[in-house]
Amino acid sequence: MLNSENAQAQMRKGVLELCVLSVLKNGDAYPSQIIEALRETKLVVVEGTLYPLLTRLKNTGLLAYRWEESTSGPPRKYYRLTPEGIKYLQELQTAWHDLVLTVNKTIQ
Amino acid sequence: MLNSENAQAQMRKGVLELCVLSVLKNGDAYPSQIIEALRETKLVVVEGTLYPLLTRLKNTGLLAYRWEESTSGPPRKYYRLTPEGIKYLQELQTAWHDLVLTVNKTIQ
DNA sequence: TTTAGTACCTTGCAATACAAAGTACTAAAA
DNA sequence: TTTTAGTACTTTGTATTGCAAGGTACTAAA
Repeated sequence: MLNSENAQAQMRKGVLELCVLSVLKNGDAYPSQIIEALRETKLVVVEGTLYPLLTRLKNTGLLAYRWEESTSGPPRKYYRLTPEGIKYLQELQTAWHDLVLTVNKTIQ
Repeated sequence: MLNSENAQAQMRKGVLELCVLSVLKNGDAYPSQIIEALRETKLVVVEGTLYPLLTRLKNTGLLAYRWEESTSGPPRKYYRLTPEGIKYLQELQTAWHDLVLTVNKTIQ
């Protein structure tokens, strides 16, 4: 713990949902694609985190999905934002900006 | 879940440690004082969250405390940053700024 | 028919935020 | 002097959720 190697990992908790929904705002994507998109922005997510998260978001009506064939492997599950998901994403973005302001005020 | 009232609460997870240490950077404080200081910046923390967190930080050597008498109730446990805590706080601040950049890039 | 690549999914564990309830001290009111 | 209110520290039980690890299954090429 004296070593804060995982500090960013700890703080990342709670913003994953926001980031996943944001990726989908740019177009439908299947899980491996989402992981790759987030990795490119330095936000590492692993399968064991993403799959349960996507299932939760689907079960609450924020996401939907369709299956699509692939010529290079098993079928892919393309997720998309529902209208509720879009609305929720906007709220998350607001909450994120508020949090940044609050934390920055606290830490000076 | 469609209602994102608790969105900020969710995202706040993981930054509490940073904020608590930041409050102590401005001077020793006892738990109730820390809660009040964070409430002023709109970051609500409850006792059941703060006390275990302070104990964790003390057990890893980032915080220390002393007891001090009070004329208006039970004695107060004043926490202070240790040298290791100061160093760790700096690392957390860096991690926080990195996270903000990363998330803002992801959400555009 | 085996191997490599891609992709989805589940299980078990650990961390931790929180509600709620409990303990205990001081001071003032009844 | 007993009760009540205010302050403050602490613990317990629950729910969430991030992750490592392992598993299933499809395609295509060796």
